[in-house]
Amino acid sequence: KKPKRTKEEIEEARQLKIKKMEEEEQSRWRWWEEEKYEDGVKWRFLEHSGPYFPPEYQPLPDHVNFYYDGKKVKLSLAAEEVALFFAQMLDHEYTTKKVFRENFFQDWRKEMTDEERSLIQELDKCDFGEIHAMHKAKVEARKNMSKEEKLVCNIQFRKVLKEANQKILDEYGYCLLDHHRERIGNFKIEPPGLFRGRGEHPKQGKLKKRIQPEDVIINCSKESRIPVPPAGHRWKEVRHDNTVTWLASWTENIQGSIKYIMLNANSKLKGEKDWEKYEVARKLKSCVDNIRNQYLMDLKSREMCTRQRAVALYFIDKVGVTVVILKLALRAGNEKEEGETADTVGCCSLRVEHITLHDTLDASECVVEFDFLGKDSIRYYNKVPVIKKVFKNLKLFMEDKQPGDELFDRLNTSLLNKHLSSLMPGLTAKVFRTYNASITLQQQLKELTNVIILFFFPCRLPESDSVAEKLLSYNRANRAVAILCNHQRAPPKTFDQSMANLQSKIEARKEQLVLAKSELKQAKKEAKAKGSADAKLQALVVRKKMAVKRCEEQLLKLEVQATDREENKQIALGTSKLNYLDPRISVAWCKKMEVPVDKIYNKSQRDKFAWAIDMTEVGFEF
DNA sequence: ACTGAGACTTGGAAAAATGTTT
DNA sequence: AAACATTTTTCCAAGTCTCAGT
Repeated sequence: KKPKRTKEEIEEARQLKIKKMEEEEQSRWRWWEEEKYEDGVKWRFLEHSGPYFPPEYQPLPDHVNFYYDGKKVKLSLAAEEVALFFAQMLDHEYTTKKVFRENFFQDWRKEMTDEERSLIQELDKCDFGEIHAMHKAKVEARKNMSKEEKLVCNIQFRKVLKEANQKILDEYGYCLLDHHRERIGNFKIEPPGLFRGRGEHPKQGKLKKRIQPEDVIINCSKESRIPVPPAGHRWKEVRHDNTVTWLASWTENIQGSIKYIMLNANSKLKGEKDWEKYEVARKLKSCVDNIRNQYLMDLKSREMCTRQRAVALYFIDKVGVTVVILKLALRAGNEKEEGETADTVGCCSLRVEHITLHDTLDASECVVEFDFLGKDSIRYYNKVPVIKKVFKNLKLFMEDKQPGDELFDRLNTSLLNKHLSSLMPGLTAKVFRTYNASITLQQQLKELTNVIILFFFPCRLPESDSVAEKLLSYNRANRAVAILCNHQRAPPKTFDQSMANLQSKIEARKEQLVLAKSELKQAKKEAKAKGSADAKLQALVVRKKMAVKRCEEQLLKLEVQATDREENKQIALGTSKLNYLDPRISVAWCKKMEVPVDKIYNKSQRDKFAWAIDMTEVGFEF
């Protein structure tokens, strides 16, 4: 009786979902069909509720204590809050790092009362054990919520929690922009905590302070309902600037940089800009040959800075396409303030120590070996053969320099970009990344899907049963781009396990296939023996045939999945998919290959790329 | 020409949600 | 429904690039 009802419920829920999606599609703002606003104007009307502030600090219960040098110490509220930040992270490697500990301790002491400060002199004598244990218990309790009590009250509790979150989302998660309700990307003010930079960040462990309404600037229409600050507070400022896209901003205390509250990726403001970005990249396609010829000429320039610019461009653009894709696609590499951030570089900020020149290496001539930390302290390691002129120039640039000296001492991103924008309006260094990523996807899709059709299924039309292979090709093309852009990830912790699981699934499927095949044989034999008149047995044969076919399909699907996962071990596809690949290439491919778009893009990705999904024809060429 | 503030895109990790198996 | 695996969303740091002021 019970499962029947749930089945119906599931069906009902599905119907509701479909209906909701249709409604959503109906109400979607098709901004791409509208006329663009005059230059610089981002909106005409903007109304929102202001940011959502994190909850106030809740003091520790009496039985949870902090100890200094073995003695129980009751901390002031401010000091206790910061102590909790540290205690919460105790399981993390950060808290063992010297820089982290020193920064934390220094900032913590600033929050202490004079009395506390004179008592608490050494971090090593601090015992956060009880606070840490409490925090862990809390996390555990949240995780086990469904485990411990099977009772309704728990489910209700969760429902209440969910509803509360929904209410916050409804209230603060949306804004009204030119008569359309748009989702806000990050409507919550970042809660206080300890700063965790990436890589060897000199400021790791410092206290990220709590943001007050008095720190926040609100941006909205003059004639809109002005957001009300939390009781007893006021905004730093309310302004009405329709040349910017942010709704609220504040200055963060670690780097002194400004943080913004902006719209979701599926909004008009973000979408239009994204579209524009790909249009600029397509424009580059039409003049990239000229630009390449130009910088190849510039390699021989009498001016040193022109030569450096040419070599840098060569690094940013490409190194050449051989059997394997060999492109560089370095980032621009702005200069950074020393000691303020982790030591990372991009093209223009490369130092002599980051490259090694090899006259010959592995049967190739003029090989440049790159080894440096790029954005987010991700290592970039690559050995690339370059043309002779580039190689000679590099030797020249490195003459009489120390490892720590700049490779391009006459060049910076501003000079480079100024030159680029003179070659084509809107052209900057990063456009090359977008262009090379998108054009590579298009080429790879062409090549890889041809391989499938021509070699593996020469007599099979692209049917639904080969969707899995098509998707593998797509992912491989996507992967080629991710490798090009050096989008790496740490292998998932469960990688080996999940790979083994998949393998055993494959084994099981193989056995099942053998069984199904022998059953089919048996059925055929019996049918033959009884003669073709026996309809029942004929039907059985057909059924068994189907079973074998289904089994084969499923096996293939699993094997494809295994290949895909293995190849993806250390590669992150998300960033390129979301930021570098013109979605119209993917949509056109889906149409051509008869693959549903939702196999490529999930819900939020489809929302983000709604403009592309709507406007792209099969024949789209990047 | 140089500098710093400002605005906006890009990035991987971690948390949360969802799906699948036991 | 627990346990586990996988996908999606959230988080917020770290880049790029423009522009105003000197």
